[in-house]
Amino acid sequence: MLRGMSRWEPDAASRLMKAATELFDEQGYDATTVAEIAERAGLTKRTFFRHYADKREVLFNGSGQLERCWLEGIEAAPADAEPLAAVAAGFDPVAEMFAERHAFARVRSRIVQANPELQERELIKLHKLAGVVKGALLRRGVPEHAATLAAHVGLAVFSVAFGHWVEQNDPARLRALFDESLAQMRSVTSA
Amino acid sequence: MLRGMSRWEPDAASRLMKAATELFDEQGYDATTVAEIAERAGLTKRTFFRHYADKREVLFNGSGQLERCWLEGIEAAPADAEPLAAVAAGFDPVAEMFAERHAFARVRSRIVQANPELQERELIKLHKLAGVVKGALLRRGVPEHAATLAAHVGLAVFSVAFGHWVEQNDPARLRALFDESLAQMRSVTSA
DNA sequence: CTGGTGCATGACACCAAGTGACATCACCTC
DNA sequence: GAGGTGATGTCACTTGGTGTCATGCACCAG
Repeated sequence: MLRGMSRWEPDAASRLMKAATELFDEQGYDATTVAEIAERAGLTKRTFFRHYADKREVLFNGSGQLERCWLEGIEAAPADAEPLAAVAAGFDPVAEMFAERHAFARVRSRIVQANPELQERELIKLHKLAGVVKGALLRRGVPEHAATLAAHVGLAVFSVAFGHWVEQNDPARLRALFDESLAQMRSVTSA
Repeated sequence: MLRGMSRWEPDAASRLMKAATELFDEQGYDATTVAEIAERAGLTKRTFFRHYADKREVLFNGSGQLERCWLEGIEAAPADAEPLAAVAAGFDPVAEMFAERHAFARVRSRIVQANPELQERELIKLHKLAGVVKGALLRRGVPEHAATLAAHVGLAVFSVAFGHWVEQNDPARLRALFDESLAQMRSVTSA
């Protein structure tokens, strides 16, 4: 079933994402139609919407994997770790996951920053991510308010570091940037 | 020019907002078309889009006024106030502004919570609001990172209190809820 | 009073996002 | 080889959103 499907080229979703990213980068998000994306991927508009709920979603497929990575790291943290330390434990697998995607992350970030609709989607994905992180803290026994706060602070740390990472040209530095951003956050909150 | 325009009923924008809110409340956001809204307001679809950039924006007109209120309060704070205290100084005029809009805020909140598109718009408006608050702190001489953090923390305090306010039935309690939420935030961050 | 200008709206055509319904055709199973 | 499954194509349709031109009242100049 996964092998030997000769009727269609494999990995339709990946081809659509690749085609979409290229076109958004070449001519902008607004100027690119779904029909164009599908055509470049050798598919039809209708098939695009079978793989992605809407035109924006093609750029936000990785968010599920980011969630899983982060959760995995939090759950691997020692049971007696402070809430923010547990959140930060998720930075290890997350940095590893992004290590080989620096080039793509740069292009993607440029596309998103250039379009308000995409920024809206980015914000709601991050909001959902904060909710998931909060849930992991609640399961560790962290009280409600502390979990909410730690999750949002952790997300701010992540966002700042990630933003710096895509602006620089050192793919391997993400882990270090997480630590720097976290240290800044600690120094500011302790003041 | 503002008076005596007898050709059209006045306050087209207000009528459109009222019609939209009613229809969204009666039959849901998705099930309501822009043509319906315009018809109930005695206007046409084209005129709706002359007053609001898109269908969602009709529910987010007040955000500019919220910004101005909050800024006004921050700028009225004593020059030596701590960053978070300056942010909290904005809660006074904000609570006053919302005092007579509790009923509308409840309906509006229910509509937004029921629709992901509207939540996206809400999040980006809050994000923009955080940027404005941060700017006010920078003008007070607060350093970059502290301003970013204080703005986001202040926004979290606002969101939590506002969320409780629309769930309860005591329009006058908003100011007290701001204080309670702020106190909780302080106790959590100092732990 | 007359004619011109400005401005909000109406009317109409159009594009693109997104959806529902049905057809197609390779592959798998029995 | 008969039938089921699943991903895709085809087509018609609704709706958000925009460009363009026409309309008609208010206001102003003379």
